[in-house]
Amino acid sequence: MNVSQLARAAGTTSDTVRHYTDLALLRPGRHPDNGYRVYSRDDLERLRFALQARSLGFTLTDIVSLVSEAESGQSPCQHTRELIEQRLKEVERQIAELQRLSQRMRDAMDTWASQPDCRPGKDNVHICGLIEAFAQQQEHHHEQP
Amino acid sequence: MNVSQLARAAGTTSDTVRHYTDLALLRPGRHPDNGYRVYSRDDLERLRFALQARSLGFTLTDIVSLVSEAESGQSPCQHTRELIEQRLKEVERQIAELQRLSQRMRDAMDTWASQPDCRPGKDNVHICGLIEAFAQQQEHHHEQP
DNA sequence: TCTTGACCCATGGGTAACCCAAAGGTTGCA
DNA sequence: TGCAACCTTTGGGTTACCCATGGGTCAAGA
Repeated sequence: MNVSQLARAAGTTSDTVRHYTDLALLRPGRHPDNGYRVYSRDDLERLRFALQARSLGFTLTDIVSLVSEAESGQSPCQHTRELIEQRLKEVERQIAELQRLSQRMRDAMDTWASQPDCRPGKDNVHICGLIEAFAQQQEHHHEQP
Repeated sequence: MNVSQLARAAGTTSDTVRHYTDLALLRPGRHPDNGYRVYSRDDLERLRFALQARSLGFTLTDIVSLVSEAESGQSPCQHTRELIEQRLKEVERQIAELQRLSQRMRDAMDTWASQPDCRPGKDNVHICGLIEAFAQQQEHHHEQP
């Protein structure tokens, strides 16, 4: 199988196949005539596994390490359980951060809805009065000991 | 002012200052003796603005374009209003995606809690039985026309 | 036989917003 | 002068791919 055949068989793109090959997750031979990558059935299985693991939030680094554990004869399952716990915490932290950001953005939009556009250079404004005034106001808002 | 003095004055890092300089958001001269970057008060104002805008979810590309509008004499405010609306939509899409992912991760962890570790190569499992079985089960779950 | 079109391939560079390492310069104090 | 503490520069790395470029392959049609 060459790159695009493997990609189609696993439902992904040729670029992804080549990327995973660079990470040594897939290890094709090379066709002697034209230098094309040539993949095996084992590569297809590893590729399918990698895509499944990605859809569960594992990083490619995680996946490489799980695969090499399995190939060295150990069961990767304990490591899998630890890793998903870590990754879940990270995802939840990201969600919280994005929710704070989106709230801040909505607050700004609400404030700006009733404000006129600025004239930079005038109005004692340097670049964009909306942004500068909102950020200033936030600072004052947090000045309460 | 050199790099670290500017960074301290704005409450950020020297690396950030250099990065913004690469984007031409800051335009230092060079000290004739040693080639160090030398910043002006205008640079400090642009840096402060950039950090405020970043904290509202604007990208550096957005910020570069807002700054150059203001410098060409136009008011960037209308553009600011349009951009924050776009960025908010993107943030909300990201949140939704991460929430789907975190739900999927929790589902997997729940399922795995009562399952034993696998022995790769045996059990008709290729790499990690937990991941492979969960992904398979999901596929079947979606087979309902 | 030649050409056209529709594929396919490999490699190298780019993405966002920085962070870090290496190698060297500067300053203050003893 | 010697040393530490601090500063600077550039270039490469991060994540998981995407895209552009330049070229190869193959079957059908003129």
